[in-house]
Amino acid sequence: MDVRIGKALRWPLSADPASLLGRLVLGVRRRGKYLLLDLDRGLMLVHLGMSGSLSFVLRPPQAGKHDHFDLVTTQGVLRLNDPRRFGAVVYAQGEQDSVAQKLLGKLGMEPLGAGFDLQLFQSGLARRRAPIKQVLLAGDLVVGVGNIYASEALFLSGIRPTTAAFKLSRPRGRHLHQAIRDVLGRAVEKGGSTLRNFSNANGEEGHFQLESMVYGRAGQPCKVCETPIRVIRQGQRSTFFCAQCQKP
DNA sequence: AAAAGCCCCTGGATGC
DNA sequence: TGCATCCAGGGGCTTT
Repeated sequence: MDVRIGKALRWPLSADPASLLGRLVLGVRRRGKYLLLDLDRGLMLVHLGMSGSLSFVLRPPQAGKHDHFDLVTTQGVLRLNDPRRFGAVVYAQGEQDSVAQKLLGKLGMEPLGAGFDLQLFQSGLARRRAPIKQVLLAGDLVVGVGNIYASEALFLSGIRPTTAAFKLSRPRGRHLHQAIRDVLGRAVEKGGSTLRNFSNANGEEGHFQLESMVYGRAGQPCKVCETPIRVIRQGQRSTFFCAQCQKP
């Protein structure tokens, strides 16, 4: 592979691109919202931030304004486009490398798959005094629950986003655990949520937002009880909820 | 140790 | 049409 870099992303690559020339990509994994490319020596961590997208360009046109990174492989050129530049491409010698640890070291459980242990989730909640919405977003208990799906999972489990995590009863914690799996599983099926112009590598939009119960629906009637959906700010992010269906 | 705020950056929507 | 303001799928860092 060969690496070509345009305007800086969130962090420096932390390696000389020339030193990566000829390196082999042996496999691809995911951890939280990080994409991990395993190389024959070291690995690359890729994050799309809020506005990033990756796509293969077969005969690469001239890099556009927001094309920041090309990974040139024998299978084609993988190009990262990211208008907002919150994304990242970082090289690390290995997973124990400090640069990798800094980004991956405190990540919580993967919500899909067998590793999402209910007991660990419950005990994690019991240790946090912060509002449950922010505990979900923080990513050190469970990963992958972003701003849209945090609101949605809390609606599905009938929990008010402002409720302190440790105050949730065991049954409510269990419902939330299940709701996270349900919401994320469903979102993956639907190809994610397209707000503004998100699309996948094939240019296809997601459709989850069409069935969103609360996210982006401020002032509109709750789909269950018709109470107007409310929006509040938590940690500089919008939170949507139904005050009737979601109890403190 | 945990929680709360701040900030990175660009572009689109809205309001005057 | 122009300009100011606000808001946005994330998350690391610094300060309380």
